[in-house]
Amino acid sequence: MSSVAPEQSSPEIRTLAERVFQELQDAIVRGELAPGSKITEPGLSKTYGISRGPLREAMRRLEAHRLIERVPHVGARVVKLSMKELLELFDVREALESMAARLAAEHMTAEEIAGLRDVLALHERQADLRKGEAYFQREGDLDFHYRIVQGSHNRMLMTMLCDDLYYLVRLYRTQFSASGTRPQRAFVEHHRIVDAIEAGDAELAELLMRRHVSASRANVVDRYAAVLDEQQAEATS
Amino acid sequence: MSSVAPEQSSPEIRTLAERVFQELQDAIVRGELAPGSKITEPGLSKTYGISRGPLREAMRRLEAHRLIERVPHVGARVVKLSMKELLELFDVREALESMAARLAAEHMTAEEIAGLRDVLALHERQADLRKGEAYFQREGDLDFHYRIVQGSHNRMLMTMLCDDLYYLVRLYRTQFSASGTRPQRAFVEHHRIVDAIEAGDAELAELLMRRHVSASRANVVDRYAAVLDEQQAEATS
DNA sequence: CTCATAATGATTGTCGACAATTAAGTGATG
DNA sequence: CATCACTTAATTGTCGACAATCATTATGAG
Repeated sequence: MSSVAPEQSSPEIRTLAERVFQELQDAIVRGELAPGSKITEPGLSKTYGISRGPLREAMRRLEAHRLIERVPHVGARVVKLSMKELLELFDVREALESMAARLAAEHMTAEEIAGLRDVLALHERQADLRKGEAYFQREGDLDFHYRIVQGSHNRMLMTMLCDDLYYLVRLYRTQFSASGTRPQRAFVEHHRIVDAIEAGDAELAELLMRRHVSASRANVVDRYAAVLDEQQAEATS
Repeated sequence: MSSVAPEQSSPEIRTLAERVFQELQDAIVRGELAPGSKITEPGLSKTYGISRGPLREAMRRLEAHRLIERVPHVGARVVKLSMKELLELFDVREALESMAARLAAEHMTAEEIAGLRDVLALHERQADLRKGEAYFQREGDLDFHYRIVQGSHNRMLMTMLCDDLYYLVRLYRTQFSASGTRPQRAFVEHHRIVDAIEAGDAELAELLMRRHVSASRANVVDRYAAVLDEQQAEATS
């Protein structure tokens, strides 16, 4: 029962639309449904063994969460994040998460801070084991951010980040196969953010989180540029 | 053809679900559907003359936009913003709109800035006419913010603010019957923000927008406290 | 008279079928 | 040979009906 991802365990999956929504959400985020691939209602209706009614409601929710794109009378496709949209996502994250860190520094309880420290300790162990390569920046990183957002005690912020944006972040990580990078630096940044929160220094926590997300964005840009250069070199040779 | 609110004129209302979604959205924001009132599917199905299928899809979209709250097997109610949720909304706006102002300072075109100045000029005339009482802080204010968000050239930010949060802002204004207040000061702040954007000073634009939203929030808190005092005085007398 | 329980009514969830629209495939024609 | 129009197939949009669940009321026991 580690503290990986939200999932909210199983609050209530009492409706078919809810169940298939979550399953589709997972399938998309995990890449089982290829980005850009067309989603056909009769097809999903068959595979999930449900009628088109609940399915369409689930798809409407997926559309609202930006995981699929629909065109009236044409159909729906799994989103395919472009670099431009990914950078947009980072800008939004920077704005919202820095605010979350600020509010967390003001409102987080002692228990929540202790839990946050536990997460960091867990990451530290995993970083030792796996040379800071794989796991850390994937789910573990989101777990860290997730808890800070929770600590903001702002429900609107929580739903926006945890229910919407973080799924897009996961989707990006599968689409760009961007496994964890710059783990050591990020790890240090995480520690400093928690320190600021624990000290109740809202402004510092906000600033550090802002830099943290911004650095993550810059890192993505660098890696992308490197990939582009590589491809160009191959094409030239 | 003034530049009041988005509405996007009528991009495509080719589907019933889309049409009833917009109508319901308007009805809720305008207060025609009382906050907290229960929404019954057969009822709306009758009034709008459509089947429950498209209606349910429209309701799912309204739920995603936080305009109604649904409980499985129970029903849906029009949201009733509490003071706590309103303040949460302001915090989110402060984060997103300050980011929007920053991006607008970096990416806004000359034409967009000119349009923004036109909006300010329009407000100035209206403020002269109506002693800065009514119209300014209502739709006009949102129009100003709307254009800045557009100027950010960040589609994700645009949909989040214009398609989601601004409807909640309108809803709040009808629910709390909070017609425009502190118009002169807000007007000056608007001007300074545009100046910063035109100068390409991203940091300043961000800071000013942040203060602007924050001041608006503080103003709401003050007014609310005043109303509470008033009510308490009445109860005591 | 109060509280717990059961029956009833209504509303939500789900399904299958029909109509409308779009995309693709086919053939004819310049 | 390319292009255009038409036919056709499939998918989406919409509808009405049935089943499951919940709120309310009525009823009976304590």
